[in-house]
Amino acid sequence: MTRATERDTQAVSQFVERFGGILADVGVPRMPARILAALLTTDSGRLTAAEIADLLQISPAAVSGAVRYLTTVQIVSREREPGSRRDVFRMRDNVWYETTFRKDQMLVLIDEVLSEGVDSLGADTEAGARLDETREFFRFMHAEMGTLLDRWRGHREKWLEERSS
Amino acid sequence: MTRATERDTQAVSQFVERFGGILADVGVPRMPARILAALLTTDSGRLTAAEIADLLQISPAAVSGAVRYLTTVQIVSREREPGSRRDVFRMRDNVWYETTFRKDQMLVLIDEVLSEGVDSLGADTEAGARLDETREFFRFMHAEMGTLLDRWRGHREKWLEERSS
DNA sequence: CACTCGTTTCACAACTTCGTGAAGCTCGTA
DNA sequence: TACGAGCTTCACGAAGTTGTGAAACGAGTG
Repeated sequence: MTRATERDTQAVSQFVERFGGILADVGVPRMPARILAALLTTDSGRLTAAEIADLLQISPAAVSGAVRYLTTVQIVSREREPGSRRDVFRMRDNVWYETTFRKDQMLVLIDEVLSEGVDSLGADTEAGARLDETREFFRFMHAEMGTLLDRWRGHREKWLEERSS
Repeated sequence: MTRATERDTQAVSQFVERFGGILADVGVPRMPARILAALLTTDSGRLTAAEIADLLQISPAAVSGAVRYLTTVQIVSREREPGSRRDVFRMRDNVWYETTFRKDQMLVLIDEVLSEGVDSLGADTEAGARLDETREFFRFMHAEMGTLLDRWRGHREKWLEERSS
């Protein structure tokens, strides 16, 4: 038997609710957030729809809607064992947190709207110059995000080695 | 007369609504978002409460609530000209966008909750190790945020020079 | 081909958020 | 001290979200 059965289910459940709550505060819809938190607490990173419904005390409908969200944002993938009708959801290997920081599409949109603003106000006005600088900030951040994630992966390698030693 | 009167007010208003909408999507409450956008379009970076109410077609009550939000998050400051009862709100010099990226308090909270999770599950379990790595990610990002903003300020200096030349 | 398990869809209800109107409060002015 | 301009507070109502139950759907199985 794995250590799983020994776990303090109360403490784990509390973690799920707390962490799910934080993610919800950050903007992740509540049910997807709770499901993600629940998946994090499993050794396998996998849960069936029924297990999710049971763990979180929510309806199958809620599970359906939430996992649809999680799959479209590429945080979990849906699997199905041959010969079974049960869906199994798996966290895509430990990259979900990177998704948290990726706001690419949003940054592009911001750039566009700010550019409109600069045009409308005129780049030679105080206000136009301010928007121009703001746009430059988001462009800078957009560019840095990529290298930042690269650096994280490097850091992660070293960190994993140190931990295993 | 400044160029302000020549401005295409329709286009400016459209910018305010669009950009305010984006900020709202990112999590900024709607009214504060619109007010911030409106302030951005002014050369002085200042607006009176009455001007805000008029520009955005909102009630004084809405202005009151929204500016309270903006002042508590340090994005605008309240001023009052001696001998007047009108409040004037000013954007704190072009650092508002940095605030957008500062999630310090949230990152600390995440660290705490993840630490609880690691303890509950045991660092020697698969799930515990996963949470441990997640925690390391947020710690890394937390640390990088500071240096990232420093680099932005450096970039900003150069950029401002180039633009003025 | 009918049966059944599991998932999805849909309309509704509960909850939450948010802006308004109106009354209240504060402070400068006469 | 009384007045009034302007900001704030508060309770209500409108609007949007979100999870539920029930029914529909689809895919294996006997």
